[in-house]
Amino acid sequence: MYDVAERSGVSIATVSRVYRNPDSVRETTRERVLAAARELGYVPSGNARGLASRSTGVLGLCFPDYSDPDTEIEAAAADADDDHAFMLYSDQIIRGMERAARRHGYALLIAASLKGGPESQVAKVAGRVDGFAVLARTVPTEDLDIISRRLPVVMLAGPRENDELDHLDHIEVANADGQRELTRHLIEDHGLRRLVFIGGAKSSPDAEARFRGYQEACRAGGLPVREEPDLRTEMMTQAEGERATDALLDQAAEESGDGGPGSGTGSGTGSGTGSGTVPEAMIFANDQMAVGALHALERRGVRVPDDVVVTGFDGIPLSRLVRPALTTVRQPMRQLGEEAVELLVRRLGGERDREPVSLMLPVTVARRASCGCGER
Amino acid sequence: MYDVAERSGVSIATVSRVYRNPDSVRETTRERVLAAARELGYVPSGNARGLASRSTGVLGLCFPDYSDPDTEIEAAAADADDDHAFMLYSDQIIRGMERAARRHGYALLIAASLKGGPESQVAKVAGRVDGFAVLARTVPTEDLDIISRRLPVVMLAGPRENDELDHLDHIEVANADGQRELTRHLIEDHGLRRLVFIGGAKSSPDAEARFRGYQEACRAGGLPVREEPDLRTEMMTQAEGERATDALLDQAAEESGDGGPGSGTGSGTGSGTGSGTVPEAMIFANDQMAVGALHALERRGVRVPDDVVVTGFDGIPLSRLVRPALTTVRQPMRQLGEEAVELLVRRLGGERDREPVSLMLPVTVARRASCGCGER
DNA sequence: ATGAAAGCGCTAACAT
DNA sequence: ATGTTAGCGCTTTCAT
Repeated sequence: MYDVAERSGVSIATVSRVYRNPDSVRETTRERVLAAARELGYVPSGNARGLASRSTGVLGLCFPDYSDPDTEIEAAAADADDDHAFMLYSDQIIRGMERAARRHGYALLIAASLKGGPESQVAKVAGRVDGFAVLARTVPTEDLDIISRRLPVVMLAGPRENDELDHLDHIEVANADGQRELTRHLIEDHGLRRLVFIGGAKSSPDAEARFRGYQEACRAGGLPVREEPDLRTEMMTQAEGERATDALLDQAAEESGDGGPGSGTGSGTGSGTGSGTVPEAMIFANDQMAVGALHALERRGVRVPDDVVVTGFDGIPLSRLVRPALTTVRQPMRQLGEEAVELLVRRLGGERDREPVSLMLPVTVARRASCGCGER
Repeated sequence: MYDVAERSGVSIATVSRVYRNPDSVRETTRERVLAAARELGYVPSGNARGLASRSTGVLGLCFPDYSDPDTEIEAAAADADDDHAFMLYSDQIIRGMERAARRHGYALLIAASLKGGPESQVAKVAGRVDGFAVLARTVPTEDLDIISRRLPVVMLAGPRENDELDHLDHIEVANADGQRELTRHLIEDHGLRRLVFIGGAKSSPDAEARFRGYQEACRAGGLPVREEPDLRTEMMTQAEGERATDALLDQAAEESGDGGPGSGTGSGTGSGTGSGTVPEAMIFANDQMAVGALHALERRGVRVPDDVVVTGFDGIPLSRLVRPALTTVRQPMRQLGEEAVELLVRRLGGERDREPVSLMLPVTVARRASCGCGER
């Protein structure tokens, strides 16, 4: 910058003005400066700028180092063909954020957070942006707590967390509503009564919220309400979904003493909901598991949806591509990203210490073939 | 940082060391510093760091402000459901870059470049990263020229450009190879002889390379070789693909005096390739146009692939979802992103002034229903 | 193992 | 409309 100033016979302040506020510099001067800059190959340093102006013009996103091993494997195998089928949440959120950020003149810095520690990616991101969004449980609570004292942070998907963080803005998705509606559909519209719910770890707030929605629908539909999911998996992966399905069906076969899975509909063999009976519907807390279940069922020769209905949750691209296409609940990930940016921008626009905002985005049920509904 | 230093009774240099090189500080001191940092809510400033150390730990990507109006409209309409179907190139590249960047300890800054001018997004990105990738023809050549004097830039997809930029690293995709192989498949494996090629603007190097591949295949297959595409469109959009299809068929109908499109296969009505004859295959320079063609053909009651074969190029997600699924050439976008990062990292790792590298990534033909091949 | 001091390249008052 | 002058918060020699 000094060189540019010298070469064009002005002061560095003027050079600065040319870039920040061109109109405040006389036309001829501006031309001269720009010319000099060109000749010297001058590129303004964002760092110096940020340092001096205390703002970066960049928003950030931290997301988990997604690694469902199953997905990774399949993704690798199908890489050539189905690349896009494995588009992840984070991709959609990124897209939403980038678009919204651009509208507001921001760029987007993205990083999957690895370890914790002083030199975590989060810290890195936090130090380079004006504000950022975090996918729930991506970042150690304590780090977030510290960081959020310095700049706006919005928490995405996943409920308001560990008390400590209740001063953060926060956007979640209507997990319970979605699962309730989906379950209602199965009970009322399809007349199913023997349902099982396969959940995730107790520590997954999303999975728990979904289970709650399921319970509510059962209650409303006059079905017995279980205290706990019929089965839980740890990681909610495809492999676990497959194992869960096998476990459930094996158990049913043993207890009913009858080898195969039910062949007709609603023959009402047993006591009602619960183990020991072949279920009419297997409700999974996410799509990954449901896809795994589809594999297991196909392997066992159980037809979906004729013999058993299967549903997922999330609306990942893959859910549309599997056969039968998976009935599921779609999360508006892109919108999530956009809303996140809006929230951040608002905070940055002065409303720094307004009450924490909490949004809940509506979801929609996608009725597809795996519950017996049409193609769409 | 000064506060942290004071509070923990050390100098700022030591605080700095704690974050950059923890092992060079005595355990007890380190603990003390970290504790103070925690209490004060200290977050290191990436800007100051970058300024002092002359490196950011961030790589960048500039991509076009994609806006095929058609796609946008459809995307908006289908937003709720098919979000992911409209995943774009840039999304895949982003994903590839992010993953690779992470492996190397970098974060990724992304921005769609809008206008030019001193305050373009490019300049902004350039000022905040150690190196970056640009999607071809996203950024004014001159800007790139200047910027690339300061930091490594790699150009993605699209051939080595306007002379000026031949000092840039550069990764392209085997457009000609892909189109040649696809065309060969139609000629040799399907025995088609009356082909038409619908290209893009002369100024699109990709479209031109594809046409070249097409010509080569025609020559190899003993078909007449045209000097120019049978038709060109400006933007290669769906709407244009639709119009092109209508134009082509109307013209054929007129000249042959026979209303409908050919009903059988290879009845060899006319002179060979060329206007005035209903083509056996319509080869589009990209998927967008081919999808538009599918619409037009359906509207006109022309069956694909029975009456006419249609092919695209790119392998966008949508190409799989349309019916019939589109035979096309898949570009390895994700790999493109990964390679870009590798190139940048290599440059940053000392090899600053090695010869410009030029990679060409192989593509693969996806034989799907629209050419009469199986589901896949 | 720690401290002192000199910038890194820019912006933002404040002058002129 | 342009110039002067302090920093912005850190890294980095070089000492100790």
